[in-house]
Amino acid sequence: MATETLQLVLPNGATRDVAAGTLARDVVASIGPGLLKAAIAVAVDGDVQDLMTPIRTGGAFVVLKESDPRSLAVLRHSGAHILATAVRRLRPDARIGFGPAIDDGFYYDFEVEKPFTPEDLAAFEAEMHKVVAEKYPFVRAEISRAEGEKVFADDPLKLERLAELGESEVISTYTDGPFTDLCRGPHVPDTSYVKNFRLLSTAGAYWRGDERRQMLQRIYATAFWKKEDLDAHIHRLEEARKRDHRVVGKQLDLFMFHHFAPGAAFWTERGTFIINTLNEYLRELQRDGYQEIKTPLLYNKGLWEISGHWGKYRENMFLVLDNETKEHDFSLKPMNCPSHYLMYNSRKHSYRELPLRFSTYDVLHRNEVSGSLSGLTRVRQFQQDDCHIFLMESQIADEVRRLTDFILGYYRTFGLSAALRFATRPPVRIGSDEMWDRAEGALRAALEETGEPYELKEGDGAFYGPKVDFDVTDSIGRHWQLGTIQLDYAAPERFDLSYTGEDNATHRPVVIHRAVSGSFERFIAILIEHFAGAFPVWLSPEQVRVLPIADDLAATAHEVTARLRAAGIRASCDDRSETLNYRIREGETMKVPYMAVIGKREAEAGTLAVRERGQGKKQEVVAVDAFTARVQEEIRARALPAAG
RNA sequence: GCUGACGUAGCUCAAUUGGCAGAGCACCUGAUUUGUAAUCAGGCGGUUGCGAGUUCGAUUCUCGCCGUCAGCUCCA
Repeated sequence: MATETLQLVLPNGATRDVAAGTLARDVVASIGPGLLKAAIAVAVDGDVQDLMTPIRTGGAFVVLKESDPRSLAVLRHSGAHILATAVRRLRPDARIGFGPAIDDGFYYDFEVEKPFTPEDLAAFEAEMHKVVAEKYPFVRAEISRAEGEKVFADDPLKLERLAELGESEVISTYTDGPFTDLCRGPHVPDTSYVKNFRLLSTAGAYWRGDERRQMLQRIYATAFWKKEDLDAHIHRLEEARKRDHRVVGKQLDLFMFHHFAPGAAFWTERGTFIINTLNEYLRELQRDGYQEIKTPLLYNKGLWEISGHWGKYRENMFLVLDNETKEHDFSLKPMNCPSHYLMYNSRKHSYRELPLRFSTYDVLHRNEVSGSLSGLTRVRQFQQDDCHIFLMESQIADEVRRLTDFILGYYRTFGLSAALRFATRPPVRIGSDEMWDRAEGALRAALEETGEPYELKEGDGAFYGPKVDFDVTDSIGRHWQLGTIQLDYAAPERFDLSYTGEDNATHRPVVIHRAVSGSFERFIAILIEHFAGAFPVWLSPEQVRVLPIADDLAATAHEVTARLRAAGIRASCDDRSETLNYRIREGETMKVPYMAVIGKREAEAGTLAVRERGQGKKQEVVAVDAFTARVQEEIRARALPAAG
């Protein structure tokens, strides 16, 4: 059989001709023996392969060293194999599922009679260290289907995967010491490369993510090239834990939960202030051009039959028993849109009124499955900053540009940056291709006009229209999908929405669904973690805490507190006969932005010794009026806290 | 919903093989009058999530229910 010759192009532009089937390792060695030592894997034409894999295509040839981010996934994938190696040694009965590298590490799924315990995890980790020390090479073998069926005869999950592989696909296995896995790679050369890892948690996971299939036991872990990186990652996890809104929310006394109302928050006075303040800000931004409305919370199923919720969404709706009919004919609303359509349809509309914008902050209920509830981020009762816009197709571009500016501006107030995602027609959809062409064209034009970069998500739109999603990054690098702008061509049909045009004929409007922060609940959770509880002054439930040094200054302190409050500042006075240190500590713990200390000197001079949150002893003595003006200005400007 | 772990004072956590349920903080009282991150002393506080069962005896063991947490997309 004649051997084909492939041309590889090195990063420096040099070319190298190699026979097809040459191992990547040999090519790397031929470039330089030193390079082979540092090489983890290679990228051939952008495709990451390991050194044990024969080269089958030509193209750009890049040697990946530790420094290349792509090599980390290779390390982690090998880590998964080492984990399986260790588990198989200690629990020979464990059948293996999949073990991929994921964003922050890797996992491996096992089918076992008895689930793993934390003690098991510790034992597996210790065993993994042995496997690493034994320095088994990862040996790649390409085998026939029949051989594969023999090798994995006792691993039904692997056989299932094997059976799915296409006729033309190369079937490969990787063996490290005693363990062989059906795997396409790539892997590091031997187990000793995986030095810095940690097993993190165990959890159930459905085989193939399908709830109808059996549940496997998944072990989550992570691995890094350098110990420092691993330590830093563990540290980050701890930091995130410290910022956890459930912990901080309790510490700052913002909200609580009770088992009598699962998935629904109780807001304290302080938390309620935050909701109201965000709400006021949104109202201010929507003072012009929006109509705030309120619609009922409870509806007869007739509405949901028109909207389609009764058929598709009933599982997630709270149904209410009707005492007369003894039927669950009523439901709490899970979304605002249908009720807004009823409002729209309550009278005739002229083209002159469009775009007509209905905004609302009504409470919604969705019966999420119990296992999905989590603090404020996944709840059953919440308030959206919702808006439905009725407009002519010709107005879409303008409106989307306006909404995009609005949403991004809102995020900017909190120091949040957002990435835009433009989602186009999905395979299953309603409407003609011409309609989609127009809708997507208008959205794209609007996005281009904003000058914001956006990512194109082909086929990710809703069945009723294309959309733009806003993906927000917080201060510790986490991502949240918050805002959305969705075009809807289906609802106007279902609800027979219309307006009278300039031509005196009846026309169909388009609906835009818009949310800015998703829900107050989730947004506040994000803000708590984003700011680590240290809210900007305008959002702080307690903006100034006045501290008299001794009892005889309490009267003055109360007077100053009253002046601050009269100036619209949320000030309180802590005149308890505790030591100053004690009271300052509590103020810092509660993340109060300013503490104003009044001693004899300040009382006589009409000043305050102002201590800024997080700034320690660095204090500043200022006149009461000057301080008042400064805080007022910070509130007015919605200033962000100084970095650090 | 499913798998696993967990549920002890308002909060954070203890309680050897089943043997009288504890501490710190918070709260209350008193003393202290404080100059920038915890003053001292005393006191109050619990049907150990709920309900069954096993046992002489259950916070501890078993079962059911409720709730919380991790996870259930990242494709050999």
